[in-house]
Amino acid sequence: MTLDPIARFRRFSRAVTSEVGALDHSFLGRGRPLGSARVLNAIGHGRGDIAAIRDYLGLDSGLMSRLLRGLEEEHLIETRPDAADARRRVVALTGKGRAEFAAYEALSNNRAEALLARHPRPEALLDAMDLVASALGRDRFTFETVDPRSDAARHGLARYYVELDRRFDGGFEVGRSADPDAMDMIAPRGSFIVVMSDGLPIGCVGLKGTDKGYAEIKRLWIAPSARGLGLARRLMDAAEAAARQLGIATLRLDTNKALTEAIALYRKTGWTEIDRFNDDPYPDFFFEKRL
Amino acid sequence: MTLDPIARFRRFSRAVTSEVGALDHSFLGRGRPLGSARVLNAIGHGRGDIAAIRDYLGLDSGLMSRLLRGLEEEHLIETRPDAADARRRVVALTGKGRAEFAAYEALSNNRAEALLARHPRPEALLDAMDLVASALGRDRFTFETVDPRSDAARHGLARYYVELDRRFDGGFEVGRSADPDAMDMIAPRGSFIVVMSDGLPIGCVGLKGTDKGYAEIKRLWIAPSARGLGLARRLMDAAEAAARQLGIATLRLDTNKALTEAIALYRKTGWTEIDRFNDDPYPDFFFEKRL
DNA sequence: CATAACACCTGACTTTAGTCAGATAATTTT
DNA sequence: AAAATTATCTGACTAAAGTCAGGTGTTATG
Repeated sequence: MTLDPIARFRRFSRAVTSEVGALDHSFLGRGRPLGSARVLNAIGHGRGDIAAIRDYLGLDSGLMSRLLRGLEEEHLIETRPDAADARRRVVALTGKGRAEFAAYEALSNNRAEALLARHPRPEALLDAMDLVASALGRDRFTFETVDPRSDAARHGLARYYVELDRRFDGGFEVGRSADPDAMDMIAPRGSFIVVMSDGLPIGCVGLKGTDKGYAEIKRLWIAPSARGLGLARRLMDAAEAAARQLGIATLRLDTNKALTEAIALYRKTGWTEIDRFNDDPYPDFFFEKRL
Repeated sequence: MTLDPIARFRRFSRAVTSEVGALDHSFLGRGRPLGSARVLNAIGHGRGDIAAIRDYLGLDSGLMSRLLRGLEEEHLIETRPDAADARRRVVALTGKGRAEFAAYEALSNNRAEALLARHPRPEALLDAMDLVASALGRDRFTFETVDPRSDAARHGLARYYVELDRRFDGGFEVGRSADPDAMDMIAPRGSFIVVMSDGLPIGCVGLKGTDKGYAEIKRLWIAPSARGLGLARRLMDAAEAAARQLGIATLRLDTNKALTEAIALYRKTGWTEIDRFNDDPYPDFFFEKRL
């Protein structure tokens, strides 16, 4: 009988292998070998640096060259030397190439759409997929400083507010709290950092500058699918590093009693509890850390 | 920004593609081309019919033949004509082949184990994987009549009891209920049917024969990862078909008020509510259906 | 019982993927 | 300014995968 964890894992593995295989096969339907199709798709997804594509697809430089020549002969791509370093070449899609790329995208998208559409609980399926993708891709998280008004940041914040509303006694309305001004979370006053996993923002934290001799940590959030991976701590480290670089010596934060994991993290990482320092209605705990 | 459902799906797809690719690559470490390794693994997993392997792996018959010859030359497999139809050949691992297969299995298992071990919530990860695997494999569910004492059946029943205990007011103890005798759920008195998805039992139902002029439907269960796919209904249909074949004309069942989806299903599929017909402490509703 | 259908095999290919040793030209280092 | 390093390309390979047209022996069918 095959019910132990490893058997379940491998059942999953078989299921996705055949799904992946089927997609590869459908890609061949456009009459181009898979290698060329993969290069075309890498270029279409914005990888313009030949070395980056080679690295991403794990190709030999000779093979890569030949695949590029093939795509060039089909008039799907154009290469030219890099302006900054003429040894390198950059590559971009032609109009014809963009059309071909769009056709490949449509194949992938249709597959995804069909599978989601026929599932009774697409949200649950997507949550499961996020969890698996974060688990498989955990070596590939990137920390990026972004504008708090960017899409990635807004996505994180929106999820964060939803979660607060769910967890706080009596819910949470962002309007009743002191919503930080975006300019306070952009250098040189502050910073806003997101963790990305292959294009999906799965966590964020804000460093909000004030004129009171300290900066505040705000909006620490990790997607449910990525919890327990130590990302919150790494985000906090990144925020502290940003603060040091901006010459900020003292950090403060406030938090609600419902956010127990966060409170435990603060206590473990050198924060000390202090008296209430604002009149925001939501927080129950107040912390300070000197850098 | 890439946050719509399709983008999330495709992020998942990329993550598992690179995982699958990495596993393929590790398979090459044993010095055998991937094609041969895949055939060897298919045989090791019990596929002894050449046509079945060819079909499963999508191989041309010529290519398949050559791969088999190669494995035969390595003394990993043995083929002989099928006793029933001498055109067909059946294939089996030799002792050396079993050792080699075990080595491949270890590669897969170690990979699975390592990934599960470093995850903070392996149970949540496995649940997510089950959900995804059921969604991807939904064309490949099989309904099998099994002995209620088999591993597959016992797995389903164990999960069923856990769920009842969670959902019933005051919990559920199997000992307090009239646990059906296994012989009553085996032909010719009754039947026990499981839904399998690629080796994993994800649902079950029992048809329990009695000496009172009717048979009872018992233990209808669907794994959380496979709900909403219409499997409960298909299981009930299968149970009814089994009853007809056994010459049973009347079916009864009892159920608890907490199992709302089941009750809705019974009402929708021709069952009529009747008076209590037993003194089991758990059920609140009683149904009958004439075939 | 002839013939069609079937399962598998063999030989003769082609295509794709991948490797490796230079060649070329640009950039960095000493 | 010479030497070393780097990024890409070309040519000459090999291995693997996949295709296709027969061929052999077996089984099903009219």
